[in-house]
Amino acid sequence: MIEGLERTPLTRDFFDRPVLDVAPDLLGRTLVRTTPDGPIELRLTEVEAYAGEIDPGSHAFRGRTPRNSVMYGPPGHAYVYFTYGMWHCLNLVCGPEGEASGVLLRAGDIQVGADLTRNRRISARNDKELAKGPARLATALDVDRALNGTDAIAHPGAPLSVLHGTPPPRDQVRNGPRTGVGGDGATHPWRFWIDGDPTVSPYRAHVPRRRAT
DNA sequence: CCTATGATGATCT
DNA sequence: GATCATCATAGGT
Repeated sequence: MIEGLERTPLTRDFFDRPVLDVAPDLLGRTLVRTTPDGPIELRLTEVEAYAGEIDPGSHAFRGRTPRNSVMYGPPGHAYVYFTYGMWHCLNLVCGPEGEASGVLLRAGDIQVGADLTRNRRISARNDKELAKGPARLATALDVDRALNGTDAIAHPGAPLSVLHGTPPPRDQVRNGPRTGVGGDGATHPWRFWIDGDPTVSPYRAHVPRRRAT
């Protein structure tokens, strides 16, 4: 490993590849979130791939809408959506412009700026829980829809950037079904994580909610 | 450890 | 009106 490579930003070309190549390759990378109070840095430990309009689990499955329009844009940009009335989730657009693929950032290990996250993550019982789950990750990093469409291949000090980091050995990368995805999308083993990492979120199968009476 | 359920509102049909 | 790429909490084992 070349000295200093860890803090080199990833390039646009890194994201302009098939999403199933990019997703596992994001593990171990460093996501830098620059806030007014200072930088927060997180080592990615769990992601999920969403493969554009061909993927029943993807927000783009039924075509372009106002919400998912960022997914149709250039790779390397942030797609942030609001869900369950309370939470935000952060994705990075992958593949060529117009394909609408992306990677959901599901969990990570906060290595810099943990103190800046704790007032938003009161319920975390230890630092491994600060970003253990996609909405927890977004909350810890103070990510909301104001960052939707932000270029994550930007200059240092921009709101979001992704550095080369220290990827794990390939034999430590595992994959399986995506969490919370039902229907035909549930069969695709497009969740990727670092084996044994304590910041990886527990798997939850999709559960259809019964409607209120 | 586990499972069940309420919270809460944007989005799409 | 139904669904939702979730989380925190309560209570049982």
